[in-house]
Amino acid sequence: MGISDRKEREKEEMKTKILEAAKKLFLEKGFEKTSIRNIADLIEYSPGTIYLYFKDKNDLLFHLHQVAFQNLIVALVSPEPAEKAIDRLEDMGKRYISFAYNNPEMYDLMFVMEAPMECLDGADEIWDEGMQAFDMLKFLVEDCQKEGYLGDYELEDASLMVWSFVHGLVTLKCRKRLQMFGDDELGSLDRMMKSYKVFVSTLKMTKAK
Amino acid sequence: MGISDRKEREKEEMKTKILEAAKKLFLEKGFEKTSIRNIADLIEYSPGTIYLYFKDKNDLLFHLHQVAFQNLIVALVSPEPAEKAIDRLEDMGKRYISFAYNNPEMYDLMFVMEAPMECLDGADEIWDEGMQAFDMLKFLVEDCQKEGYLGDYELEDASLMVWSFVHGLVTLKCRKRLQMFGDDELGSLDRMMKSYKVFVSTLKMTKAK
DNA sequence: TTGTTTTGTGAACGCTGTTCATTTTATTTG
DNA sequence: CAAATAAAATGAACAGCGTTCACAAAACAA
Repeated sequence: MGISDRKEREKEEMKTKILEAAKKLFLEKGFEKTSIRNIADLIEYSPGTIYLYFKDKNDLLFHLHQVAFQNLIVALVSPEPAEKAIDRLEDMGKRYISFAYNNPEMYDLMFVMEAPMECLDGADEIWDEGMQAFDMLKFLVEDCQKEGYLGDYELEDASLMVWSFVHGLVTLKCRKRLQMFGDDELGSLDRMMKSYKVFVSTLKMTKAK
Repeated sequence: MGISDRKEREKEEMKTKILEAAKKLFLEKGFEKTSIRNIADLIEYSPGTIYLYFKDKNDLLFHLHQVAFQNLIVALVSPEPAEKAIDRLEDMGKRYISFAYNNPEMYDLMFVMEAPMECLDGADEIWDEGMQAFDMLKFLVEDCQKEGYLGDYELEDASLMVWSFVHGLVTLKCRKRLQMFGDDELGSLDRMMKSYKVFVSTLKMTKAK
């Protein structure tokens, strides 16, 4: 049955067509300010059509969610990793912060927005990509521990500690709470990096002798 | 002129009446899902009336913002502070996490939501309360440094480092990203606390001899 | 070509934030 | 006290939203 194959393919093409338009508009105007009608206009279909391919507006976010994580994972790996694990960890943190800084809307979608989390039915696979990214951190933290850093805490707890810090830092930035300090754009980036330096230095002091 | 005094007072009463209704509904249903009409219904006024006292929906948030910070500041001070600064810092972090855990919507309003930040006109005073809370942290970090902890980094950088961590931790929780680990409610609280323990232990290892 | 299934449409529903001419209420003046 | 003025509250109206669904068009099967 070649025809049903083609139909399947066309359906998939339509889905990605919608998703691409949605992504474009979400990144341009933000999620809340992008309407289904805007998306429909962009791909030159009627609003109702979108509901033939996606359950609702949140479902669109949910599907973008997955590709965003794949992008993050790619962004996190270094082309020329350092020898020492602690240096690789430092590099990974910098990459994480850069990713969030350069893709704030995507970061928001992945780690801050509530909407995509409300699709609880497909709960099985939601976290696959997220876990993969977290595992990257875990392996690195494990290597750091082998090098004598970060004590002998449980791997997941120590990893969550690292993640929480970088997440907190970029979230304060993305959600404009660093404006409190009155820096300009470059200033607040500098502030982030200085705070990150403090964190890394602190980690490095955990080296057991 | 006693009459204009009363008028002033009545105006203020009306404002707080609206704000209390708004707070109640925001905490119950969330900001997005609370409409101006809902608020108007609750206080038994027409929707238009609210616009006589507040510029728009965001303006309501902005005013709630201020009282939320006052609540946080109260929640952060310990009735019986420990002797050593590092212990007081540990306690304050716990209090911060507890506040966010017990008042997630308020925490959201203060540190995560974008809407209240969009009132840029009154930019002078927005940060007053926020800065006051951050100053509390700064003083504590300063004391810790005097005790030999946390190196000799700039006060603000080291303080931001601490803040970023606790903020990141509670934000991951509030925005449901800790569900990734599949814990139940108590489990995720435990996870947070274990991660916090790792952080505090790490800080304590920074003690210079 | 006819009948059937799939795909797309767009009007309609009930909601939203916000505005504004109108009415009601309160205060001041004659 | 009554008339005139000022203040406060109203609620219909506007343009937009997410979502649904009876209907029309297109694609396929017989």
